[in-house]
Amino acid sequence: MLKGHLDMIVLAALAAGPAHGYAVIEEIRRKSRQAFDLPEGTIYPALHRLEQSGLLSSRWMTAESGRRRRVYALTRRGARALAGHRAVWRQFSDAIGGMLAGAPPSRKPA
Amino acid sequence: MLKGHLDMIVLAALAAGPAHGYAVIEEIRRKSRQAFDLPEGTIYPALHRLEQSGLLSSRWMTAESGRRRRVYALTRRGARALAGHRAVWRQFSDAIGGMLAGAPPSRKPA
DNA sequence: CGAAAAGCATAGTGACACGAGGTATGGAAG
DNA sequence: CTTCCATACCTCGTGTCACTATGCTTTTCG
Repeated sequence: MLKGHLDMIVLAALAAGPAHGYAVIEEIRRKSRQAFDLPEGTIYPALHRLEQSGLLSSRWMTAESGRRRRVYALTRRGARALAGHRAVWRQFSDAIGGMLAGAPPSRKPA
Repeated sequence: MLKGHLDMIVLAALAAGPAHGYAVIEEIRRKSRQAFDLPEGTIYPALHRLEQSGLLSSRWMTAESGRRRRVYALTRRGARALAGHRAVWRQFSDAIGGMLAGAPPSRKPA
């Protein structure tokens, strides 16, 4: 479960350049070093939603193979949204860090 | 939204020692440096659930003021669970790090 | 005294990721 | 040529889970 961070992840996957849905899944798998292996049922609705919100744009393209694909790209607003997510993530991650800092597993203070 | 990390946060708040519900809320606020200000409706059910799962134990106590409080403490299993959450968090956080690493905001490579 | 804070509790809601299921095509294997 | 797999897209339903709203009691302070 990606709990609320899915949009950021998808946007981040497209930060390197446009890609179609299936490729986004692979890009996420790659960038996360296999940690995130998201099913289509997660990605496609996310892409639709992000396009709906104006953070992504899409166009149908035909690969050399003759196969039709829907290629998504970050819009300017999408890039800005990603930057925002980045900032929020940092705060969130720092806060968790603070929570976990207190008393690590079981280290006996001298 | 703490989606999925709530249990870890509550367990972490109790890692420093036993506390009652209200104090857990304050401890979380403190450790997270105000980032997490969780409502009672989030904490109490979480405490009940964690006790149900055997990760916390509780006993009613009476403060000097005469006020009755329910004081929670980590069980051994709770401590182990926290360690597990810690490990999962590190993986998760590293994976997100990998996602965000690719192309930071808009830094022109020389 | 009256109000606010401390303290506990739960029922209901809403967001959201995910599973399951459905369609179609190109290439490889038989 | 047919079968099967990988590629590629889409959507409905469900379960999880944090949070809102609400309610109650007791202590403290103005």
